[in-house]
Amino acid sequence: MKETCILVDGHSLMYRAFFGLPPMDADGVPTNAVHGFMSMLLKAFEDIRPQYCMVLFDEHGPVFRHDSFAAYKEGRAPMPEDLIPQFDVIKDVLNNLNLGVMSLPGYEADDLIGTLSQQCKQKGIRALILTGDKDDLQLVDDDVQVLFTRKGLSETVLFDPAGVKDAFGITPEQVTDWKGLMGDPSDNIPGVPGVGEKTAVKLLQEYGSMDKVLENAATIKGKLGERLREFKDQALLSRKLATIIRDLPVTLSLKDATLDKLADGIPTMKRYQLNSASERVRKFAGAPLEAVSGQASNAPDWQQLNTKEELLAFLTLDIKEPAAIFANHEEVSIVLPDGRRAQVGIASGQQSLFDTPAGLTAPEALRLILPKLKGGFITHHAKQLFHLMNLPADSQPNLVFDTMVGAYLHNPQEKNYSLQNFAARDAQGVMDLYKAQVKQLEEEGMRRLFDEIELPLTQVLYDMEALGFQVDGKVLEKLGADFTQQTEQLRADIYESTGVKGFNLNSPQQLGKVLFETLALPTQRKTKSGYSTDAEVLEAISPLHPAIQMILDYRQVNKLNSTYIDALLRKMDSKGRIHSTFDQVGTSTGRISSNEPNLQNIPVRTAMGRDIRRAFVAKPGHVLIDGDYSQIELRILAHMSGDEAMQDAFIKDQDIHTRTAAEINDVELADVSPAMRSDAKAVNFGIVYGISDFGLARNIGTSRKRAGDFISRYFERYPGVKNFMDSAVKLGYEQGYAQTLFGRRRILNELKSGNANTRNFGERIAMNTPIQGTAADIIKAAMVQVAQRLREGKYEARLVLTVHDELIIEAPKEETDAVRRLLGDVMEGVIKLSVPLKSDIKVGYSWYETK
DNA sequence: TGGGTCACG
DNA sequence: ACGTACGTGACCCAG
Repeated sequence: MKETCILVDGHSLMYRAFFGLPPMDADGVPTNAVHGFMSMLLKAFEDIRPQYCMVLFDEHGPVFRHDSFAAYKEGRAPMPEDLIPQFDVIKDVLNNLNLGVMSLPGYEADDLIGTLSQQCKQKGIRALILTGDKDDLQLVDDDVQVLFTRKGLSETVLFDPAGVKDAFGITPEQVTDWKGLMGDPSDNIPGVPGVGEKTAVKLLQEYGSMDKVLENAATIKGKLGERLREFKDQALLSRKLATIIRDLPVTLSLKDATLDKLADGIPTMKRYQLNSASERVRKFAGAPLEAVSGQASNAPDWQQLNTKEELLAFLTLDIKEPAAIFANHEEVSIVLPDGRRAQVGIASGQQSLFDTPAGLTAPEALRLILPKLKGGFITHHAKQLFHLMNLPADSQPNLVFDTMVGAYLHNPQEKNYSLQNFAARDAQGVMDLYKAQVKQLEEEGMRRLFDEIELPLTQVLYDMEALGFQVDGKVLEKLGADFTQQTEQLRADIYESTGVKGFNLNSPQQLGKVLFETLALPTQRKTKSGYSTDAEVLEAISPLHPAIQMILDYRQVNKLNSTYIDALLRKMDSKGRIHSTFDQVGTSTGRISSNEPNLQNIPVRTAMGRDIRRAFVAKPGHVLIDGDYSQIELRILAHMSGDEAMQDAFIKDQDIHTRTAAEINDVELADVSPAMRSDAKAVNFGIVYGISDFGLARNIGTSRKRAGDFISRYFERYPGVKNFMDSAVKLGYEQGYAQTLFGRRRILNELKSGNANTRNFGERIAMNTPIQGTAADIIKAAMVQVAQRLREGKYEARLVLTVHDELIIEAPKEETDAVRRLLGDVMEGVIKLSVPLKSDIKVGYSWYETK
């Protein structure tokens, strides 16, 4: 029995795999093609049981195989962005599996395959070409076969010479003639226009070869003959393009292509979370489970450092490039730029059987490590690391990359960005991700967004979290007592008024029964689980029963009490400050969110709720300085759309809603009534959200038709806006993502849905995201600049909160005037648009007073 | 855990 | 034909 060598067309298989699997990624680095590639490769291993395997890749370089190569290359569609970084990943995996990997500058994978298949033949070895490209069929003979992957990734067909004839009606020797005649658009081979697969086969069956066909072209009748005569040269060139080279200056080295040491690659595969594939490798290689727990063979082992001295010794060399850190309460690991790596023995801080002898705690270790890293450090979720080590606010550690934020920029819609999802939970995993993400951010045009905004923002957010917002607990308690008293009174009154005692007012289900069954009030809407009882429904029926208004009031007061008073009192630290967490990777649009507690939804719209803001204060001797962007989203719309009328409104500093009302009602500014302005305001909001007549009608309580009229008049008066919205949607379909002014992206999978609702939703996102996301870019840039200028100006004042279009600073009284100016200057000057940015700055002792 | 509701931009 | 404004987080109930 002959030995077998599998020759893999890496380029072709990666493409097949990429389009055959849905997107997947390892902390932001796409990996679907790697998964698919490994699955196809392992299927071949399991089916064929080869002795050798080499994987060949294209490598574009200065040596061109044909004079026309430049043109040829140019005409081909560019590689999908998400596929590019996966080539480095697959090569890393294959190298660690100890398989042969080869490429040659200026040549494509199939030229290497052509060459190596001939060398296999000479050595008496069967060559089996694994590919998804029909071109390779020209290489088939008695010793060379093609294992062709079908559409589905797991299906393959084996071609020998007879198989080629059966399937395509031609011999392997005729394949280049065949392709020369019919062309191949995917390879940018022109062929003869009008000659397709069927015609080409017929011609070759009749005349035997392309040369014979062309010789006899004069005798071929009709359009076909004409074309063959006219495009003779193009046919010959096409054949040349389709002909695989078989004599490149490379040598097959079988000993570097054996399958004997596959198991070495398992740790690497695990690092890329190729879990099922790594299990298949383990089984195929017959490796025991324990054998795979070690590290990849080409990386040095982890050094175990158990004492401060050992740690410092490890860190003594000059470290001038970024090092990777991974830390949690149980472990700290570090990879230096020279590749050396170490794990630090961590003590839990409490006496425990699991304590490493003489171990450091994680914060102790980190406080020793960070200052030594002169080239800065990279980590995954730096803000959490800073909290873990209790870093004081304003420390300015030398953070140079955060792989969690990198993953977020690549795709802001992941549910969770924890490292264990895809990459190894150690510093090596961080280092690997870092390298891949730097390239990727570059390719995706988000390098500046990352370097100049998101990365420095991480520090700003950490400082805000560490500093906290001063709260006056007495104010909260007093309000709480008041709210509780009102709640109890309302509850009693409601029981009395409805005649139903003791039902749970907080249960929409029980409340629905009382209102719509016991009291038989008219139902409005239904929800999945019963009657809808939301505020809109209750308002509609409030004239019908005196209990309804009381229920609305109860809901309001109870909400204030449970969500704001109680929760905030629980969150105060010993100094009365509240430390929210700002989530930098939580929203699809680029906004920051706030949680535990959420300080971005403190009430302001009702008088009762607004009182809560009296409890948000500046510490003694300080004031709050609150800057608020005025109409930032509509200003961004005016800029991005280039609409002249809307720009004119902002340049003249007109009230935009009044101007809009004047436009759509065709009246003078002075003649705009409050009702007209209010409707126009709703339309302006609707535009930003990706308007529909239905949504607008519901919001302003009018007919769908009238709402539709508003919208068409709006677009007549602001044609630039109409055009912008249309192109936002078009761009969404073409690119697959929406983009902000600063290059931030949001992937729009909704636009690929077969469901019209989902697609409409996607179109609204395509319209809204550039606007909302650009506003987020701008305020983030302002935050970074404010923080920097406060530090540089040696001010004591510090940012304490951001609420989407608002920044709040706590400042010593003496700094009030200077910081007030600074904040306004930065907010309005952080970027120059075609319309001015405007901010309103207010000063007060409490957040209430700044409104 | 998911849905309903409601606080904010 | 078919359901609808964009983006969040917290609380409570029901199962």
